[in-house]
Amino acid sequence: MKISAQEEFGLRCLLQLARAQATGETLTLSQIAGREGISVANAGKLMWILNKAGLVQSQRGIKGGYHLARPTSEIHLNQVISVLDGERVDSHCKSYAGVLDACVHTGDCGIRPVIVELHQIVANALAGITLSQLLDTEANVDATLHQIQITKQRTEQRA
Amino acid sequence: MKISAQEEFGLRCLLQLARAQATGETLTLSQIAGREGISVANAGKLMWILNKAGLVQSQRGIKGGYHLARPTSEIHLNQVISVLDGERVDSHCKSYAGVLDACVHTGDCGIRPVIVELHQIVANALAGITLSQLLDTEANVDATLHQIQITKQRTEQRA
DNA sequence: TCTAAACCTTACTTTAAAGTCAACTTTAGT
DNA sequence: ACTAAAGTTGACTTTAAAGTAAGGTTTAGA
Repeated sequence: MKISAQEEFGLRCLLQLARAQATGETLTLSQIAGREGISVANAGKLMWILNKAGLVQSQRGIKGGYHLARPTSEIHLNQVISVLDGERVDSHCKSYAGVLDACVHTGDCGIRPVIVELHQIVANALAGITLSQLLDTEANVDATLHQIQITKQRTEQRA
Repeated sequence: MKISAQEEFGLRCLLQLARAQATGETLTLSQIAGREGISVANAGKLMWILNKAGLVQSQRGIKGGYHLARPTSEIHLNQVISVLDGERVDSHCKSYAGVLDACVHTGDCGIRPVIVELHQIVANALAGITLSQLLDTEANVDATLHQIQITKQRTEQRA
């Protein structure tokens, strides 16, 4: 229940494109990779996943590059996160019959609905945040950090 | 951003103890492992982590076993989840200076507050659920599955 | 006080995810 | 058409998480 490296870098790449989009420019793989400090190969893999999911669009050839497929206000975090960890195997089902449908969709084991519900809660929380909101957050780091401290204290009191 | 195998089985073990607690009994490692279909060694490791975190208490010796340290209504999911994946390394910081404090607490890189905020959102969502609520869910599987379908549709519309 | 049941702990093995590399395909410009 | 820049794809290597095993420590009861 943590954000993986792949999820984080994918999100970072999207934010790069979002900033570029403001001035109407596209970014090449080398530009994206260079700014994030990751290899071009790794950035290419991430962008391929995001492209396949319809979040970004690419232009091949000598004047090519990547740009967002939609405005930042229409990209919700649950889409980004679910795409980026979509390849991972479901841990619970692996230890059971091995057939995903056998327990996710029929609920034939007692705990499965609980796990599904937890994932649903997280997805709903993430669905409430858009890329444009994140950009605002980033532009106002100090205020956000302060807000996080308050939220943290509340959570600890609650706990 | 998924529940790992360790998190899931740890949660399952707690639910076992919660059910046992209703009748006042404690469970041995073999009982827990047997009911969950995992090895005694693995169950022992999980219970050791939960014990260290103060979520369960153990009694050694020939009449020993495990029981919950608190009532089910006082155990919130964010505690359980954070303890069970607490050992994992933070992916982002690994790729930077390598010192955790350098970016989590000072916010000296632009994206870090965003990631911290995402984790906080998830933690808050999980903090709103207790073990006793999960037990209710489990006891009413069909209704929950139906509810999940509705929530899912709403999320997709939103997306 | 001796023993067996049961928990505690560390080290090792296995397995899956993350990241890298290299060859291929496409496209804009000359 | 040719070429060089840029995206696409699949195979390979590395690394960290998950699971296993074995020995140690504690405790209740005979």
